[in-house]
Amino acid sequence: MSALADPTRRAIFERLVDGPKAVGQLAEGLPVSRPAVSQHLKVLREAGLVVDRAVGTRRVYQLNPAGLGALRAWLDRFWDQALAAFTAAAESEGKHEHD
Amino acid sequence: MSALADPTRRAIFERLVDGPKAVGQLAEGLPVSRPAVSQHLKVLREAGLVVDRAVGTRRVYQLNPAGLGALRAWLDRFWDQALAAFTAAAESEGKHEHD
DNA sequence: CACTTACGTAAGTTACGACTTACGGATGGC
DNA sequence: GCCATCCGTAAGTCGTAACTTACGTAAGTG
Repeated sequence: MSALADPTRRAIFERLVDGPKAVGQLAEGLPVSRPAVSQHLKVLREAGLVVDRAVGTRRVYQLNPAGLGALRAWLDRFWDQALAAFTAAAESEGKHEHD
Repeated sequence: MSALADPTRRAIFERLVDGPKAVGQLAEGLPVSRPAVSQHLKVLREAGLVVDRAVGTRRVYQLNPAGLGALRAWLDRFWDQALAAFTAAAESEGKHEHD
């Protein structure tokens, strides 16, 4: 969750939606240096949001659906309970009006 | 998205899942001061994740399903494309093996 | 109408994270 | 084997956000 907090990291993440890319490719369209991108990718990798593999001298990164799935599951857990709690609160409000 | 980056803010968020709570109630179980909680709630409110209303002298906060829904929609947009890109990459890998 | 309760905001400090430059290691080409 | 390419990591700087204490304000209580 906190892995997607930084705007630059989100930009990298969004760029990877189009498909796997090398570090240099990712850094090319961003306003930060290549080492900075490397550091961001490390965070994303440790968060399970991307996976990497070596291809010759370069390192290709791509999104990890499992990581996204975990995030979705986490969010859904809130979603259900939040809606229930919200509805309950709304009904409680209605009762007060009815008094 | 960045609103849920801070651990303390996530703790507040999770506590609100059980239902609406006042600022003092929220601060009670947290290792930070009450003003700190107020500041966090301001961030969450501006992010559209919670709504607040005055009840007597206290201010009750609760989750905003609309905000959660927006987050879910944002995430789902990635989910679909990420899965497609991942599948495509996997197939491309399979072809190489087949060579 | 004093007093208490509950909260938001201002000001200031501090810790953390994002970034840069510099360097070293691994792979490919000729 | 030698040079070029591509990348990760280390060290250091700097901005920002998270936290504290102090204060002011609005609403209940007797």
